[in-house]
Amino acid sequence: MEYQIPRGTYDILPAQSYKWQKVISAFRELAAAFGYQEISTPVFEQASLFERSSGDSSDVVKKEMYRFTDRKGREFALRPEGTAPVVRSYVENRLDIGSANAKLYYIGPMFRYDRPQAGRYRQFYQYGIEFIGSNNPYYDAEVIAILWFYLTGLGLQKLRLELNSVGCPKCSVDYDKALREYFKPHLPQLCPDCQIRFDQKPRRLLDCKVPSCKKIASGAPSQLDYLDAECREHFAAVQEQLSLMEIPFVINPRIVRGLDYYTNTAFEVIYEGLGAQNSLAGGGRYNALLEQIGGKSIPALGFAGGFERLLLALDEEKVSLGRPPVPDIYVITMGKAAQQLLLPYINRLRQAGIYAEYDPDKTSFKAQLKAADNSQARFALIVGEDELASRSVVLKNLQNGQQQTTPLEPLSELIAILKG
RNA sequence: GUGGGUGUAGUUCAAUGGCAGAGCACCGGAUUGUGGUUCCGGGCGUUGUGGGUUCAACUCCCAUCACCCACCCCA
Repeated sequence: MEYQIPRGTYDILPAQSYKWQKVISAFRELAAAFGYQEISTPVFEQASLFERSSGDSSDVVKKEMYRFTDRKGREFALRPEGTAPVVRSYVENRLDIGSANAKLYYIGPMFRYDRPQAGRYRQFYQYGIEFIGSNNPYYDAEVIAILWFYLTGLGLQKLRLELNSVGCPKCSVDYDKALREYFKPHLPQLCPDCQIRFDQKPRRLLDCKVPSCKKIASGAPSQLDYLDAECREHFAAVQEQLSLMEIPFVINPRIVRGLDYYTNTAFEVIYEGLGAQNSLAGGGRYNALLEQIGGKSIPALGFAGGFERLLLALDEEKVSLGRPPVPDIYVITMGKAAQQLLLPYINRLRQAGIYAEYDPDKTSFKAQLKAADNSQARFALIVGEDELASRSVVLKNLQNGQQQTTPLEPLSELIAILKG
């Protein structure tokens, strides 16, 4: 084979595309019901947008970003995530003018140079929500509700919503200090990765998977004990709102968000049974991000989820996403005259929204009927010499074999039968 | 980026150094006006790719590409 798809990418083939259409339209409909509107941004942005927002020590920025220089030497990057571009657009297009909250959603491809694995690709599709404009804990719950109702609404059962608060920048300074104090005596026993984490991002020490580190981390102080009064109150209020909305959650003080811009509420939806990549979606509040990238200080939050993993989970749980479309009718003609007579009618049926399949390459009656059967069409529409003479068609129900003869004109009668 | 595994027909899999096969799917036929069942017929596929060893390679060796699994990272 001369050409091959790039590593870590995939084609969505026709046999799969109806599933994608289904999960995408379900997301659009739910978001719309909550009053969220779609925003689309370019797949590439100035590289520094991501460096400044995600944090230049994050792996996403350090080693997973597709960077390139354009012909004039500008530094760009294929977007590795969706929040920073949306916030950039919000600030740039002055959506902050007036007092209205921005309720936004997006759907599109993201790019990260990772080693491909089940549920992990270099180009992957995310759906996401961004809410900008209020620090009211109601909105934390609302955003989480959209995610929760989306996933449960599709039919997933084995979901777990995990909730945490990572505090504001002020309390996380205290917490980082406490963590360092706790880990310092154990430093020599920690794995090499954790040694680096100790300096750069002590919080990451909490979710190391090396058993010895895990053991040490199990006694570490909890973030929740280091929240200041305001953050503690906000976290409690979010929980209350979620309970009022009847959304089940568990508190997991070990949730660490990978990107630097998160503050306060952090959450993740875990699906057991996907192997290592078991996080279906994650998000949180990012009250400091807008100011960080040059806007006014406006509180905001959001989440993002990956469609690939979602589809894997739906598959694993054997949730049906409907079927690929099947024809309403399969047209069978015998002889050239019948074919010529029928051609305009076929298209008139199609214009009326009826899915009519027709294959001029199949000539024998038997082959056509067999193809009609294989297509799973509801009806075969048959026109031969007899029907030609009487300007009628035979409509054969392919499930029960019953046939009826119907005149071609007026076509509305035929359409009524097919739609009914 | 690190470690391990796997690549054979559309697909699922056989063939342990000696002629590349089977099930399913697909196509055709069994009276050119009735499908599904049945019967008959239909397979040269660069054995992922490129080298090497050998009289002989799907099989052994090296490289490379891709996928899978775990680490890592994250959605």
